[in-house]
Parts: sequence; structure tokens; C-alpha cells
Amino acid sequence: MRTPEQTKDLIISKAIGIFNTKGYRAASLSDITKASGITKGAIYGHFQNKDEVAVAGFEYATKKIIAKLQVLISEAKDAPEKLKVITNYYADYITNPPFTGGCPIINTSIEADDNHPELRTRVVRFIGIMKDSLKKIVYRGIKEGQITKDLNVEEFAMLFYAAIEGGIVLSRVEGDNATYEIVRKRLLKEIDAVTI
Amino acid sequence: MRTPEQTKDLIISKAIGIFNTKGYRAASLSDITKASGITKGAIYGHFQNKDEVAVAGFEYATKKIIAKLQVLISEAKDAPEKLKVITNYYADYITNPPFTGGCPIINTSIEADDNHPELRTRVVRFIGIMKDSLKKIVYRGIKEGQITKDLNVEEFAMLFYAAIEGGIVLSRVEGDNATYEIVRKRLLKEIDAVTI
DNA sequence: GAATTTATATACCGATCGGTATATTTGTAG
DNA sequence: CTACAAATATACCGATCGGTATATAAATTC
Repeated sequence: MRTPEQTKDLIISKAIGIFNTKGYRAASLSDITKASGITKGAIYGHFQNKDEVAVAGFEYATKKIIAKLQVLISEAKDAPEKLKVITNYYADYITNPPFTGGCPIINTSIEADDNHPELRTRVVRFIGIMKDSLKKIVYRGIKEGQITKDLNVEEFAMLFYAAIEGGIVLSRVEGDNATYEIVRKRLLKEIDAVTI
Repeated sequence: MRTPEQTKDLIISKAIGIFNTKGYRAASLSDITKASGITKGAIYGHFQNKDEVAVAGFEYATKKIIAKLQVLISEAKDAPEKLKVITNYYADYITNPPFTGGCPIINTSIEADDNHPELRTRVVRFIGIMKDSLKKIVYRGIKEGQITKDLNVEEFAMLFYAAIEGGIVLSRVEGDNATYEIVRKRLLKEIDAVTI
């Protein structure tokens, strides 16, 4: 049999893909019941409303992303290598996506900015974590003599992240990874350009 | 009085802001009737269905964007300057948006990729136009001796566009233009770095 | 193993959706 | 001024939405 906790996890793991593909508003509870095999009554036994399911799905996704990135980053030997594995990770978003529907961060950004304050707060929080993480990598790289001292870290990190997210969106709507790969090649050159 | 053509234009001009803010799916016909003052009967006198309104709104938006960009680009004296005015134009998206709800290109990209083939086709077409336009500017800049010969145009143009779109999304969800401005500063430096 | 609580399923609610059929108004031609 | 056509408004349709009340099933306690 299935424990209540497993039921809840099943709902969340199925819901994230649906929300991420259709969007929060367009995704319906009956979509979730169909995908999970769990009835509406059981869903409302674990969540107060559709909102809570969406938020739980988003947190599930961000935790998964952060966990995976932390491993990849910690395994890379120095700052330039860490930045490169991040671009590789996001390349997987298109060819081997961890969730259907693309990058939940940018998808949620678009839908939440005007319409969903709770999700918006969480997206902004995640973006902050990513920015800080990128900056920390670069600062450490400078301190350890891997990256040029005169680099404006803030600007470099922000361009890096914006280009990745923008590249993912363009590639996804175009239906192949060509654009992201071009963006990625350029980013790798940018990394090399600031590497000592 | 109002001509039928004016009625149609009124519907489109109001609809684009609603679709762009709420998303295609979440935007309802009653939202459009409220915003335009036009009743449902009149809307369906001009459009076959909600889809047609959304497509007309998207085309209205892209034409407006292209027209404005063409003027700005043609007024700039050389390639580096043309690239810079494009970054300026998108800065206006955040502080003085031509449509409510952010950039219709990236908004529509996110929603259309999985769910709306007609809009998706049109987004991809627009993105193609933008890419070609950017590449043309850079190629001409190289030919006219304003930009370094060894630049990989494809990569440069793609990073440029991806960073702009990504920067807009990040800034919008964060609720201010800080991030875009940082991305923009870095892009200006990138332009200067390839300027002769 | 009966009683009770917890978890899940079913049946239903009002509201809203996109869309249509029809009524009404407005503009135009004779 | 009338007759007609085009444009717009109103009233309604079935379907689906998120959410709830209730019924059933499963697990737990005594």
C-alpha cells in the first residue's frame, strides 16, 4: 500500500510537470487527477487548494535543481570549470529535461510576475540564490587567481544567468537546442576570456 | 461614431495588453469586453474565435515593435551604435512599457511552446527576424570596419538577444529594472570590446 | 474484532468559460 | 420615410473550472 506521505509526493511530482507545461492557470485539478491517478478528494486531503499544490510543485522543482547544481559545482575543480558545468546543466534542460515543459524558473517568472504573488516571491528568492551562487563562484575564482581581478563580477554573473535563461526560452520555443548551443559556445568563450 | 474597422482596432489594442498580462489561456473574453467596452457579440462579428483575437493582438504587438526598432536602428550612425540603441529600447520595456505585462515575445514563447502552435509559429518567425536583423547589423559593421573581423557573428548576436530577453524576464519578476540595467551595462561593454 | 479515526473516492455546487442564436440598434440605398 | 443590411448588444448554451459535502474504504486503537 501507499502511505499518505507517498500519496502527497506522488501528487507533487506529477503536478509540477503539468503546471510547468500548461502554466499554473491553465493546469486544472482534473489534469492532476488524471496524471496521478489520485482523486480530487485525496488531493484536497493533502492540500488546502490548487495554489498550495502549485507552490509545493515549484519548491519540489527548485530543490531538485539546487541539489543537482550543488553536486555539479562542488565536483568542478575551479571557478571557470564551475561556470562551464552550469552551462552544461542547462543544456540538459532542452535535450533531457528534469521536468516536462521547460525551465520552471523562467516559466513561473512569466506567469507569476503579474498574477501570482506567492509564486512570484518564491521565484525571486530562487533567482537571488542563483545570482549569489554565481557571484560567489566568480569572487572565489578571483581570490584564488583563476579569474582576472578587473572583472565586474555583478555584471558578468548577471549576463551569464540572463543569457542562459533567455537561451533556454528561445531554444524551447524553436523546438531544438541549436540556439542554446550557440549561446553556450559564446558563454564558454566569455569564461575563457576572463580566465587566467 | 465608430467605423467597424475602428472597433476591430480597439478590440485588438485592448486585447494585447490583457493577453500579455494574464496569458492567452487565463485571459477571458469577458476581460476583453470589460477593457474595450465592446460586447461579445461585436467581438465575434470581427473574429471567428478567441484564438484569432490572440493572434491579431500578437501581430499588432510585433508590428509595433519592429516599426519602432527600425526607426531607432536606421537613425543610429554605425553598427555599435545600432546595437546600443536596441539595448536602450528594451530598457524602456520595463520603465515605460509599450504594452502592459512585459515583453510579448518572451511571454508568448513561454505559453505557446507547448500549447499553442499558431502563436508558436509566429513567435518563432519574429525571433528569426530579430536574429537576422542583429546579424545583418554586425556583418555590415564588420564590412564597414566598425567591428572586429574575427568576431563570430552568430554567437555574438545570439548571446546579445538571449541576454536581453532573459534580462527583461528577470527584471520584470523582480519588479524593478536593476537586473536589466546590469545586464545592459555588460552588453555595452561587450559591444565596445568588439568595436574598432 | 468492534469502534474510531484517517485517508481516499464520489457526487455535487455555483461561477465562469468560449461560443452561438437571437434581438436590437445603426447606417445606407432607394 | 421606408426597407434592407450591417454592426452591435443581449440572452442563453453545454462544458469545465475550483472547491466542498458526503460516502466509502483502509488503518489504527482499544
